Amino acid sequence: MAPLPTAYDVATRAGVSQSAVSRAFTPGASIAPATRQRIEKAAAELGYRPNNIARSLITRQSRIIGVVAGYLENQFYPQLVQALSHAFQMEGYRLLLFTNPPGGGDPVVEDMLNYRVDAVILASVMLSSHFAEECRAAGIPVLLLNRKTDSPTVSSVTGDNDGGARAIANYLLAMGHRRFGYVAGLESSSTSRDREAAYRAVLEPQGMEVVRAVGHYDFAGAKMATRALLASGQAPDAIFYANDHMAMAGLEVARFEFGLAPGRDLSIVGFDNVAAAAWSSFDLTTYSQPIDRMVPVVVRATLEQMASPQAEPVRAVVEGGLIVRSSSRGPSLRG
Amino acid sequence: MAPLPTAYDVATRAGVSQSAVSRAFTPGASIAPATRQRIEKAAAELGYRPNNIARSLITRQSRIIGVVAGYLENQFYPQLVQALSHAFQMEGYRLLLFTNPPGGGDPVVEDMLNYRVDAVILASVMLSSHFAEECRAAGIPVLLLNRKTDSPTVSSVTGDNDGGARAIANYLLAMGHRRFGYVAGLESSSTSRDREAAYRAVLEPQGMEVVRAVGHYDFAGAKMATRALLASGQAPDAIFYANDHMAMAGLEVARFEFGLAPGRDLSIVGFDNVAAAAWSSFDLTTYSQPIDRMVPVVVRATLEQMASPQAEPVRAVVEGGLIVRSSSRGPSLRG
DNA sequence: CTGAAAGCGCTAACAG
DNA sequence: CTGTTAGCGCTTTCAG
Repeated sequence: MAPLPTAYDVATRAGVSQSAVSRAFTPGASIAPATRQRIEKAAAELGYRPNNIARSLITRQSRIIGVVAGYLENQFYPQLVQALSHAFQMEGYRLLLFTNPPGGGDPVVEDMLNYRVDAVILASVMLSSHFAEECRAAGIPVLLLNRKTDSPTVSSVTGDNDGGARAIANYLLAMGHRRFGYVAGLESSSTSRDREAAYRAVLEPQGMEVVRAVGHYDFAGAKMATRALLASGQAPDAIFYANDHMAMAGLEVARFEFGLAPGRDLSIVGFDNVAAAAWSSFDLTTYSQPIDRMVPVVVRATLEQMASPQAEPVRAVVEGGLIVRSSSRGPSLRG
Repeated sequence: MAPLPTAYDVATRAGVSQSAVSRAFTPGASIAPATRQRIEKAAAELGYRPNNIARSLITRQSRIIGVVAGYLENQFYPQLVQALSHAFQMEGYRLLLFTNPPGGGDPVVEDMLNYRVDAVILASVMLSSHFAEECRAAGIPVLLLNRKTDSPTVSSVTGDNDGGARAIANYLLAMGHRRFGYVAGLESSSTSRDREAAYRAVLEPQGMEVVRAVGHYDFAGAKMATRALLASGQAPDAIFYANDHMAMAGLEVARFEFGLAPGRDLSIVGFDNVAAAAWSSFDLTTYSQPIDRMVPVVVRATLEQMASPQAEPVRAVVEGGLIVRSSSRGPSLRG
């Protein structure tokens, strides 16, 4: 295996110094057009490409962002990762992807600190306080996506859990529902807790009770939760799920196992507005988390934190909107 | 910002040489247990972590694998990426993720060569021959997932497109169908072409005609393709889609726009067996591409190619199986 | 088993 | 604008 050509090889061939080669490949550097041409020619002939590893070692910037994502079977996250990937590529950053290991440990996640990633983005995964501390010590900004934390050094970008859940509750009330259900994601999830709290904050003062079950952010789990809710003596006729992924599972259980017609016999509402929510099979009422609006916020916050690590952490909430579809009782069916 | 501690700092504090520190963090290295302990203690106190960038520079191994994936809205790919991520993490590799840019250019993809990735995995994206050549020159193994190529230096792992499409064709024939449709992914996709060819290879010798349309591997595109097929004078009563993602779109069009009952009025068949294919709303007949069996093959092939770059490229075909569900006419409904 | 020395390929002052 | 000079933080001979 012939070793890859280095800047030194290019320099020799072009009859310039090695630093000239470096300059030729550095966007802002001052170099004569003629010199650059000679270098580019030599580089092309040799098949030279700058070694980003060596560059990172000295600039102390990897231009790599570590992303940890879980729940990739929930369409929301792949969409998010894809959008992040594009957006960061535009800014000259690449993503080092870690998926939430089934074992759940973060030893493997810590590994990304060894790569000196410039920032860490955690998409809906637990942040161990230990890991947060390590990142702070290493001066690496941490950004939580779709989850919050108590840690004061960590930024977060979330959808409007509070406003969204309230909008849903008010809408369901207005449609005449009186028996409400909630299917939580995980008890440990701030997102699920926030949505439930806001939902209850609207309903309970009106004297409404909310029955609940836990779906573990999982399709099968949400089906079981739905069965538990619908089989009970006082089954709810309006169920709000902590996300669309679970709501689709619930809709299937209601329709195919209980023979109920969503939108007539009961209302089913999700959260996220994933692509599949708009498919005819579901036509799911939901509150959107607009990825195209969230991603620029994430990118800006990340760049900002990288530029000045001691800046105040960002706590952004991106508003969505209630999207009424036929899985819920519509105005025309009121009463 | 205090700079991160280096191996040298740890050495000073532990009263050893810097190389001793290196050895303490190198699995196989020969070092006295007592020395290692002292070093580990000093490292912990300082919050030291080895710099993988510096290590990579000298070992000439990044232990990073570049992955390019597209079509993340098709559930198959996130599932695949997730499985790859886990499997490679077990082997001590991380994934640098590139998503297929909307613009489609590979300049950004070439960027990953600058990171000296140890291998490149292309999941259902076009391989430009230029890029393949660059990788070969750089000695970086390239592995195509779910796509083939003519390039003799490139390995590939695919599902059993030929066997699967034949199984589907034979099954549909046996169920008494006589008017067949095919919805292609992209004309340029080897996978779509292979599936179509095998499907026709079974049907045409039996005197069957196959009408076709192109769905561009896209949900909306597949809906349009389906409309075109079903609205034509001699509409097919059995349609095979190049993948499940498009088949689900087709099923929705048939059911909600044409009022047809899949499994009775027509048969709809996909390919992949994604999780959603098993959902009650679709209950889609399909031929599986078993991710849990494909991934180990991919990992093994990648490790092999990295170990000996001049080894023969791997061309693996992973068998799946026909999964009959209610979206197609079953034996009991024959005739 | 341990330390000294020599770089990996590149960027970043600093002169010229 | 260009070349020279130092390293970035680590692994790896090579002696001892």
